[in-house]
Amino acid sequence: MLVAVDLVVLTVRNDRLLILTIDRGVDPFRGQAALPGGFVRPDEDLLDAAERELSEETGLSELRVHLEQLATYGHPDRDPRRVISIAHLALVPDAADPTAGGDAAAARWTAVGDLLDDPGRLAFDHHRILSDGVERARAKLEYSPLATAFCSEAFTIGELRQVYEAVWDTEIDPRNFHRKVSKTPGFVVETGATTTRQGGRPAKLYRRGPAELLHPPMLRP
Amino acid sequence: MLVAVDLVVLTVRNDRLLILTIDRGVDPFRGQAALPGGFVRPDEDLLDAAERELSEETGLSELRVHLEQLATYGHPDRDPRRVISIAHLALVPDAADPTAGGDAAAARWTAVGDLLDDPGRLAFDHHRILSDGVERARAKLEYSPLATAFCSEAFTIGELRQVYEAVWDTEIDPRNFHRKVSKTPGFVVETGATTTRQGGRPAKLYRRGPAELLHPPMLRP
DNA sequence: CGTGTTATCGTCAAGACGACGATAAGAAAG
DNA sequence: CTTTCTTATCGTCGTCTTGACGATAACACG
Repeated sequence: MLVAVDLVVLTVRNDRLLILTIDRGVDPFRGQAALPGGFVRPDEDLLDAAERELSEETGLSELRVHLEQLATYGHPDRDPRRVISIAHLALVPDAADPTAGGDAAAARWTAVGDLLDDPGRLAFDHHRILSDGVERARAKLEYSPLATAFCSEAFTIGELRQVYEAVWDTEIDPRNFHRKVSKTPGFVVETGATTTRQGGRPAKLYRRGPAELLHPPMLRP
Repeated sequence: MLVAVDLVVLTVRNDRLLILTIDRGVDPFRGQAALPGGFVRPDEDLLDAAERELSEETGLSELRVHLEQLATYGHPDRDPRRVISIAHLALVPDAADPTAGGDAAAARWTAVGDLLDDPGRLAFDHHRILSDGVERARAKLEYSPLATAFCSEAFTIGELRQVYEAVWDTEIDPRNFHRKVSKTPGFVVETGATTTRQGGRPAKLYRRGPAELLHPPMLRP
């Protein structure tokens, strides 16, 4: 049985949640859009394989990418070659555009909303994997500080709020959000600096705090 | 690369969280305790394979078992034969004792606490898998009605509370728990019957309600 | 210097929570 | 039959959190 890893790579740009897709350069599904991924090497750990494929097929190899295992898909009919795939979820800050490589003919950011609305656009069972990955990301923003993975090293609370709004596709009251984030222990810590890059009154800059879990969690409306 | 499924099968009996372990009947680790599991057949879905192994190795094949995928373990050194394992989590009501079969020389319930305290007792990386499975179960009791999977079809709120206490290893105030459960929409519905099997005043019997997620969630102390 | 924009701090009422008192309804003991 | 014991169920109270929203602060721009 063949073993592969696939990647759901998400970022937030201009208040929209984007996912990285490639155009397949090989059969099956040659030419069709798909998630980046590839086979696991015999002496490779799964997470290492995911990291390698991310770097090979998309050129993204930042230090600041959050990578975790998502789920494994093994239905006998999901791939004519009988491949089981361990899908991974990657969250990256809004950074440079990807560059195709490996078995990928092209690599680009696509709006998640558009892909979710069109189940036939992605090859294999990748629509299902995408949908599971987005749901995982939405859920994790509730009880973990992972939203910071979409931000640059230092960020304002307003920028963090825009991440939540993009991923959850909702509007959040800026005042209540500010209160909640600053009162949740360990979520963010002040850097001391301020910025005006959002316009308006200068905002304090924060970086991610030490907390791994948020108590109490952020609540999706 | 070989592909297997392993199972973390949990139940609650006498206010303790128990896990199903087998004694391995074949090499490697012959004679040592391990999680039940086995290889996935070429034309089999992963969840089907987990269900089959549960039935083959332990004789548990109830309709009322909750089964979900947990995570996949693929470190190159985890098994000398280079096996990756898709671990599954099964929650079953306190029912008949298991009967060994397949590659298992014996099957029995073991206290989870004892196994967690002794990392060397289980074969392979099964201690890690067990620990991940227990943590998943603990987390899911917070935001899902899955605690009902440990109860019989009809249960009292007191019995449900004992499940929470066993899985979380805490004490919960019966009055606040009663208020919380009965006020969370869709968690439980009355059957109309009552029972005195817990002693004391007769308690109303409930069955699981339609909710898939609990809003607001139960909170671990 | 006004105006627009975002940040940050308060206020207030509604709801949820933890601690715990009180009553109810059965079984078992005397 | 009465007392006692046990568990179930309902209520109260003070505290904390939340959502809705007012008010002020501090910058850029024309």
